[in-house]
Amino acid sequence: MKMNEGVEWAMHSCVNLSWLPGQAVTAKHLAAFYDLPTAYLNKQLQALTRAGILSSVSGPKGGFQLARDPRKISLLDIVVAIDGADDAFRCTEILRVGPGADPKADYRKVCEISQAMRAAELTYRRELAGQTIAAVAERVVQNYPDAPDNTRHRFANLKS
Amino acid sequence: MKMNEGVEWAMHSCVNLSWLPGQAVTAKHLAAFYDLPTAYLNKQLQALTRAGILSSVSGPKGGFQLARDPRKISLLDIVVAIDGADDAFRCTEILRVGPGADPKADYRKVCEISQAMRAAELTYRRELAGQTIAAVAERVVQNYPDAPDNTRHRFANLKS
DNA sequence: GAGCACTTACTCGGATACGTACTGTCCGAGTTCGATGGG
DNA sequence: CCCATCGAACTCGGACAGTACGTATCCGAGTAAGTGCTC
Repeated sequence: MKMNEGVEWAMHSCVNLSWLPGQAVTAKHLAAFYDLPTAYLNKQLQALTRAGILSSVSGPKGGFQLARDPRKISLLDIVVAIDGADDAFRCTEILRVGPGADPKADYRKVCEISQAMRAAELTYRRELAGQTIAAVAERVVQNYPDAPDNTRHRFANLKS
Repeated sequence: MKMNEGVEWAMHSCVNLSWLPGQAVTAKHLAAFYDLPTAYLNKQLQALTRAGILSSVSGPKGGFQLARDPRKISLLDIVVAIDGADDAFRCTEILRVGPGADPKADYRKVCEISQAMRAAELTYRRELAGQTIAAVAERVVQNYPDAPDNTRHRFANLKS
């Protein structure tokens, strides 16, 4: 069980974008910031755009920017946008074949194992839903007050 | 992000084994119980054996049985045994390339994003670690008091 | 000199290959039981 | 009749293919700016 690597890239990119409000940043620049493959990062940014987290503009002077207030963007939103909304544990309802099977029962709700796994994933998602891009960025600022300025400076110095 | 399907099979098999204490059950029988591919289930049972959750005996009259008290087997134990112990979210420390990078820093502990994701996975694992095979089996009995007897009966009737 | 049309360059977007890991299967090592031959 | 030896059948164990998904890349659609021409 491993999560898409693009999730990490997307989260860092969103934090960076939260420090450059109102301006469109190209995928090329976002990729150069962490030395990532441009085309592949672009693919992740597209997913974020489809999910309504980013807004995109084509053409020269185009790029990506946050589509809404970073306080309204949770880490779960990003995970769902890139990694999908499905649970990691998939109940295939094998109990249907077991003894005393009830064809019309929903074993995803009856099966105790399924319930336990879903409950665990629920706490996981609840935790991620409680963390926002703004909150993460705020904690970064507390530890490294110069981070936003450094970021803006670096983006300004990325040529072409 | 999806989990190995074998996790579900392994959990159900462990619950069934908890109702047949002291006797070795073959992979063939455990597979027939839910109409699963025998060889593939066997592979999962091997993993559980390597993890010390099951004990195995070869030859005729051989098979698998729980290696310890089901109250000491958590759902997390099974997930780790089959799906691996690695976290789903992998911090690749891309901040090393960013501005003000400190080559000797451990960004898995410094990076706020990495910390948030690890915290979420920790709650997930804590939840799974709190659930045992015995507890799950107990809840099944509360809802279906005949389940253990039905299971034993069905295993007894599986010929060859 | 001002306005308009065209060209150009740049960016996002989706369609297309590649690699890894989950899924599924097979055959060999080891063990127990039963049969058989001898004492 | 009892025991030892041999053979056979059954099970786990690890090694071997098939397939789906994550990873990586490329080229086309669309857009805005810049340029040159016309009025």
